[in-house]
Amino acid sequence: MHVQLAGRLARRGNEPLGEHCPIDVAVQAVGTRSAILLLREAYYGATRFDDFAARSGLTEATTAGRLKALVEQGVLEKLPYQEPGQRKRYEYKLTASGEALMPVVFALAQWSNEHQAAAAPIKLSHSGCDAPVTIKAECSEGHAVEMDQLIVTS
Amino acid sequence: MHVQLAGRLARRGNEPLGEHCPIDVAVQAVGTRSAILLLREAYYGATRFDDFAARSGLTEATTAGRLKALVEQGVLEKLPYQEPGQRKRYEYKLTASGEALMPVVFALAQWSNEHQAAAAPIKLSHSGCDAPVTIKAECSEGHAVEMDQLIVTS
DNA sequence: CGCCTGGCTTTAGTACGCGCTAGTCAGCGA
DNA sequence: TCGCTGACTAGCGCGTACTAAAGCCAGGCG
Repeated sequence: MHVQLAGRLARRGNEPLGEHCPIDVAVQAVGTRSAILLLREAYYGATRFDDFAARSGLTEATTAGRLKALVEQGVLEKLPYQEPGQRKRYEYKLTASGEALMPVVFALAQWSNEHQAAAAPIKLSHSGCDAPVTIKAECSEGHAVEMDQLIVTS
Repeated sequence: MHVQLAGRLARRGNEPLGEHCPIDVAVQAVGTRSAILLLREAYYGATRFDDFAARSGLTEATTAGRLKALVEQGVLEKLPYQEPGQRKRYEYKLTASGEALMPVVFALAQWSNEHQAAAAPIKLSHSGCDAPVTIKAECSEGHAVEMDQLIVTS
């Protein structure tokens, strides 16, 4: 079972899609373990360098390099802040672009929960009604969309 | 803005989550460019080795190695088939586990569509009603769940 | 003045992803 | 029997991700 193709994608022969494919672009941008783990910690509430490094389990060198790259890509922003009686520090906060990656990260978690025995599952629920939460494809009419009902147009 | 934590996650100090975190497990399993591109082609309808290699733009060596790994992980299955008058061949088909990765892959596409200028957007729509499709978090009551309404329990 | 802490940078080294080229093997068709 | 095609496998080399350990720097505090 697969999706339905329309537009240029339907007429494609066997050529590769090239580097403008949005899936490829996204993988090249945030497709490293360090980027995903730092995003995880950002969603879990980290904002300071040391918290990111310690909680992600990455080394400080990797953390510094990846945080800088994520800031350059606009996924995080680096803002100065000052606690009273302390010197100036920086915090890393999610931008709209960074928040838009949430479905990616939690869809990965959801997949491991269900299909990877090695994972210790996490539970997602809605603070409004306590109902379980899933990441899924849905159309604007509110229908859940399975793979064979999805049309991809180039 | 971030999610709300409950259970062990809420009580955590600054320890790293370790290798049982489902997000980490998933990244280690399918977090390479070649795996994602091959999954893309599987969703787009590829089943034969040459199609995977040519359409993904990966070399045959990389394609062979990654397909084997995906089969070992249960994301794809390798099945013999025989066209009349042809010799026996193999095709690679998505398993339930592989189909469950669909939200991950299209959430990546959706993010690039909106936040990466270098991407040539693809459009997702529903074959039932033609309405546009998005990948998002939703609770079983049908409420769309934003980041600040999401509870993550370890 | 000198220590300590937060926030990095540097250096050195390992491992792996991926590309390129070449070689292999099975079986159909000529 | 020979070659061709589909489906790989093997070997080499580059670049990057990541680790570990050490060093650096600013500023508040003793």
